[in-house]
Amino acid sequence: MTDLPKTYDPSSIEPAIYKLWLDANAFRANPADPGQPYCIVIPPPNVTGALHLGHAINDTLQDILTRVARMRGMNTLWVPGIDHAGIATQAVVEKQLKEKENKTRHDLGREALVARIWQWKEQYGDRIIEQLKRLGSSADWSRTRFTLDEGLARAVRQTFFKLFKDGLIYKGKRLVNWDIHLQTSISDDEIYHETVKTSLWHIKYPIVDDAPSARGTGILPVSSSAHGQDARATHMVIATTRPETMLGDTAVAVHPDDPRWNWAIGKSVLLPLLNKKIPIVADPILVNMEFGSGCVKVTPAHDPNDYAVWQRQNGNIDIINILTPDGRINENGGPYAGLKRDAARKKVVEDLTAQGLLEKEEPYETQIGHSDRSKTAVEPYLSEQWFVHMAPLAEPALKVVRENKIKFFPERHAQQYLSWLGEKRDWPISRQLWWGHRIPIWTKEIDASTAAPIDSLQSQTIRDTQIIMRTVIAEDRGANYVCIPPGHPDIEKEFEAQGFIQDPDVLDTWFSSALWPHSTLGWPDETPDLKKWYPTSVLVTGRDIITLWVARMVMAGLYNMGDIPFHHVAINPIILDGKGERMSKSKGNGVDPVDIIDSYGGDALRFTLTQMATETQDVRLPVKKLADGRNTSDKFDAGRNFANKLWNASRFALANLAEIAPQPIDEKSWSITDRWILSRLMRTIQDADAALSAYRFDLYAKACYDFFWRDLCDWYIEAIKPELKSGPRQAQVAHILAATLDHSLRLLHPIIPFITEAIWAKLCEVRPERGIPGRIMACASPLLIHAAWPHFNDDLTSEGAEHVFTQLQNLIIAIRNIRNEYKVDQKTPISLSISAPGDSARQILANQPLIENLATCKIVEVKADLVPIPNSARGSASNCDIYAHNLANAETQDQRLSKRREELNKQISALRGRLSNESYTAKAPAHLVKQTQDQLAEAEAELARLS
RNA sequence: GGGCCGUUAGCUCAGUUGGCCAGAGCGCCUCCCUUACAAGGAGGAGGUCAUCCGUUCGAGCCGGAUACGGCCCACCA
Repeated sequence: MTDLPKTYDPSSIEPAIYKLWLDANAFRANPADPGQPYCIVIPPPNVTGALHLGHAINDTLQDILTRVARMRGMNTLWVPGIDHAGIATQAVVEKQLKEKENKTRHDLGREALVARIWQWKEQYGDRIIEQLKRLGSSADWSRTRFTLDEGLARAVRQTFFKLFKDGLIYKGKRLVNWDIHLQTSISDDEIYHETVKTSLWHIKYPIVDDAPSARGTGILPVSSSAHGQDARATHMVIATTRPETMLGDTAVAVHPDDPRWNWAIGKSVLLPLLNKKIPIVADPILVNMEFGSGCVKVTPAHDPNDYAVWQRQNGNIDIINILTPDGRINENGGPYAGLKRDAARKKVVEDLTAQGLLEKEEPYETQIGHSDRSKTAVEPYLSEQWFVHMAPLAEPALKVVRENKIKFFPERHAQQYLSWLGEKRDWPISRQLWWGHRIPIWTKEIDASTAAPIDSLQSQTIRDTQIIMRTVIAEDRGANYVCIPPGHPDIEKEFEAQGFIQDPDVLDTWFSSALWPHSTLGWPDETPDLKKWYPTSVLVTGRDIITLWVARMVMAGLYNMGDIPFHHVAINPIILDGKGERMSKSKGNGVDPVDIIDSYGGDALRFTLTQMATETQDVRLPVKKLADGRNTSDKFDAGRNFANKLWNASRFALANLAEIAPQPIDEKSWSITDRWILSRLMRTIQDADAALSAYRFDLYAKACYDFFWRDLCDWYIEAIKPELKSGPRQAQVAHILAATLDHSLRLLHPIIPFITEAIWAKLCEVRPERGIPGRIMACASPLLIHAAWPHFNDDLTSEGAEHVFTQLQNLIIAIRNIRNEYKVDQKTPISLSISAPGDSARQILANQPLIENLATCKIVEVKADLVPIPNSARGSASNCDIYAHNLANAETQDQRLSKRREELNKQISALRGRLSNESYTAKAPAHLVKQTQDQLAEAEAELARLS
């Protein structure tokens, strides 16, 4: 086959093959087509970033499942898409704006900023799709979705409306995680903790009598000792890592059982700097008596724990916000108003020092929450946010997993899902951003002072459209909230005319991601897609978003569709670098899949990643830096080498098949080798099916690899080479070679689609008819992507052939071993006498040409009771002894023999020990005891022959 | 602090319900550019399965404890 190059060059083939599939509309799904539905929706990559290896493994595995399902004749759909990634994307564009034009979003305004982000999205969204294509992804691009597209917008509004109607959405004042830089709240899940070196400041708060206030009055007279009830302190020492927050202190808490302080409960302290009296309260939950002074400042508006104290105190202490949204001290901070938080801290410490109220400052290390997006420290911040009430949604979502309606692979991951959902913590869904789905609520304030407290939910109908109004009047505020379903701008305008204002916030990105499986299929419309493919078959994802995403999809699917979004959740491992660290841009250890595709090919990348897809939680990929600064890894050699092997073996097969005219199949003429390779093929199909149904991609790849390289290339092709050249069996072995290559390509196609498709085309050209009637299916498709998945056919398995061929392999290896150890030239045959009992001798004689060919030897005689040949090299394989003539070399021989004797002696004593153990012979299964006895006999016999 | 995972050859990982001498790829050693493939072929060396205790006739696998590493969640002013 001279028209195929000797080394496989992926870059010259992959783009053409991909075009072939696109031109054939091979990825395009049609709900009207026959076949059981099979559907996967892609975990949409964030539009902010280029794909990395984590995406590459995830998408490769989805493509494998998609291609297998398609070959199995299922009506298969893989839905691609991209996530708008609210905070992340807006942050990137804002950063650019700042760097390039020195402008903030406020300079630009809402509409202009959103327009900019859309521009940015067009550019980078396409790049991600291109990357997916280079991976070979067989997704239906005509169905590509974006979490901010029109359909999603409708789905989001419909869902929100339903939740609002059901009373599951409420507005609440809550302490949220505030990102000062981006000026938005972020969820707990968007925070990472970083250890920061700071100080612990010990501040004196003078204790004052509980005299009615107006002015901070007299300090209690005291003795100097701080111990005991009789020796009462004049001040409390409060330790804090955030001195500036004392401006918002509204109490000091002590433990009610603490004898040092419980006498002070009900009294007050004078808050330094602001000279304000604040109460001393008891709180056994917040205060740990063992820690520090036993006194804790309480800043409800700026600390989650203190906020909890405020709630427990039931309005008996104040809650004072001292920050502006951009992180400055507000008017409540008195003289500090206007200072940024860092400056305020500095000034507060200075002033305390000046007043002698700073007892000490000591170095301290603490974990501080940082925003994942802006990388700045988050601020607990009191603000009004929309929440989703989780309990009613979580309960059914817990149930479907507990009852195995949704199964996780590996199973253990269900635990994380269950424990997270079990907490049922309400979900804050509003984000103070402009990029995202705007909250579909219109608000009109009500003067709370004139009305009685109320919280009512009413339905109204305007021109056949239901809208929901919620009226809330509380002590400090009152408002009418109206939620309008999608598609009624006229109604929106009417409310706006009445003074209703649409909420400026947008929804958490995960709100739209949660709807992904049904919204991409067309919901809220009852589309044919939705009918055909919902619930989807399997979700393939990483374990890091089991809570963020998987759990929310299950809740949303059950809520909107009344059915689970997918049957299986397959968790793929996370790829770490060689040191076990997560890949990231800042660490510089990330590997770009496109770099790998450029230098190794898409198939090589996919094959290596598939091999790595084991059940462990992480896999390591040793990373190497190239001269040009890019990262790569030797691991991908494995994939490239395999592709090259497939290429060359196929070249060989194709060249021969082109020369050999087909003749009718004659099963009677099949040799043990033929039967063996067909049996091995069947086992491989079986193994691949089992691995795939357990989502064990590594085992699937290994089964195919071992069959193709080890069995087919190393043994079968080598074995049939002489017969392929000439002779009566030429056409028969050609048939089997064609059939095994055909099935190898089918089995491997989902993993390495490009090269297999390319070879398939050649094979169809050279050998259009290559099945074995009634046994192995014939070619039915000019494109491999549409070819049928191999069937397991038990008629072709043969334990006998496998057993005999294994014996022959062992014999051949033993002979090769002798050749190597005695350093016989590769081309020089050695002549042998073999001592073998009846059955084995018959097999050896029947396969004499095979053995002589593969071991480069000449078998002179084979018999049962051969007298050891003097002046010969000895070897053994199971029950056969091999004598290689004229190779005597006393030294080598002695070494080999004594080594073998040693092995046998060790084995014999172990086996004897086992058999002399009465409880073994009594309790172990009979066949094992028998096996042990046989082994002992065999070892003893061989030892005897060696003496 | 709570939970999950890992520890098997120099490296990266398999090892299915406990049962022949614990496997693969890469790397290493010897030989071979043999007419599909040197990105290859033939052969080989290399492991007290983290440690300890237990269950069992029998443990890499089951139970308990310890050590080290990773991740998730909650976080002490």
